[in-house]
Amino acid sequence: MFALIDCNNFYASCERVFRPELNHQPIVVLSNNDGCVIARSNEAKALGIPMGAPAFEYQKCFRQHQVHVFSANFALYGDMSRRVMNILEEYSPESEIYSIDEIFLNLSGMDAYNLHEYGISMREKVWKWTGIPTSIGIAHTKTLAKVANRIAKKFPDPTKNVHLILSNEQRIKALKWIDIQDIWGIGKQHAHRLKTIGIHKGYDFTQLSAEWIRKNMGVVGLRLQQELLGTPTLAIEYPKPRKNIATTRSFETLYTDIDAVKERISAFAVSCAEKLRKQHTCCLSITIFICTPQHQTHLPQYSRSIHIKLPYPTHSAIELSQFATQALLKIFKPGYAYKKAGVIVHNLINENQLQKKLFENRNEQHIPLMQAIDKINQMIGQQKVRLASQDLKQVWKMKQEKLSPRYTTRLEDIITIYC
DNA sequence: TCTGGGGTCCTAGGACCC
DNA sequence: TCTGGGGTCCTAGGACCC
Repeated sequence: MFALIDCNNFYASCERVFRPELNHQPIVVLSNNDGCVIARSNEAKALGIPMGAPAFEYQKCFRQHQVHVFSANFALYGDMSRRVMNILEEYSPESEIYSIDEIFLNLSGMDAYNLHEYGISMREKVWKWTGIPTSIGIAHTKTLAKVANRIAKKFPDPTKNVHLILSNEQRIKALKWIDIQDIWGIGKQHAHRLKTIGIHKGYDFTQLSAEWIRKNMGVVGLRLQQELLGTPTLAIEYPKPRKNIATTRSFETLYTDIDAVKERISAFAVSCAEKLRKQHTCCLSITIFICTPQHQTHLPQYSRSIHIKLPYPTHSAIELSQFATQALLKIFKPGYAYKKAGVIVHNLINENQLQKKLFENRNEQHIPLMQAIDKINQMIGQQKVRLASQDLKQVWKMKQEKLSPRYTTRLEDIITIYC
């Protein structure tokens, strides 16, 4: 038995916790650079603002309906998420944090409990302790728990935001209700293909032949069908070290100068190196990419990436920055206006598993140096110690015009209460 | 004239998720 | 003027092995 607890409109709800006057008001949260809408309160959804809407196209709508607009405040959302998850993990010996706002709990063996009541108590505690509203789905498989969660969110009234799919009748009723594209694991492509052969609801999908699914959707599709039929094929998963780590950003303006792009690539490589050290891994290869703005079709378009194998595994910011900027020289073409770039590291291995001879070419002094840098930056603030190839004058700045305070992670931003 | 039958590893691309 | 930033897994095909 699985429960899926999902925070309602998570980013918007986080902003609301510290601004209760915004309850029942439309709220949207924008992506980095204030580019597009990545979260909406129910009121904003009701205004017809779609997910991913470009902010500039909706300025008029925002003004007209007095929508409260926020720049993404990931420091706040990450910390609020940690608080919510800490509470929910107490409700089961086995859990899986699936995303920043979702957690699966294994409820096997808890049949003695009234699971509906159990879910309501979780919801109430999270609400009371953090101010974040949640919805809860409970069923025999993770995919059905996802379906149940959707029902809980859609029909808060009878369900009290907690819905269970236990009997076969409940399962069939739920699957006859849910649209095929809303099922976890069915994306745009598969939904389109399924609709062309007359499959519109979750239930229709469970009636398809295994041969058809295997042929058109692979083993993933077969597993999904089993899940919807009530046979679990997905278990609770434990956190594993990442297999790839990326740092990519859009620029606030267009860059034509190679030095400006070089500085960004260097900074992204430093960021990847930091993330590598945090999970105690080194990378063996690196990809960098640059591209011009895809939406501005009147500009000359150019987009390229390059993948290089490193001569030895590393998590040194100095080395990764050098490899990344060397790679940039191979793909950078003058005469284009660049909008976005990124660094991705792959083939990650544990830092303790390095073979001795692999160290031959690398500078061993980087290891204590990086440790010292990490320590200083942790003590006195991120990015206080940087490479000379990074933006020392701090020219680069992300567009974040509507950033809320970091209420829970910065002493200066803690709210003041007058009594 | 006629040329087997297994494997593994790597990569790019496609699908999906939040 | 202006459109985010992360991840995962699977598959097919090519290169290589004996």
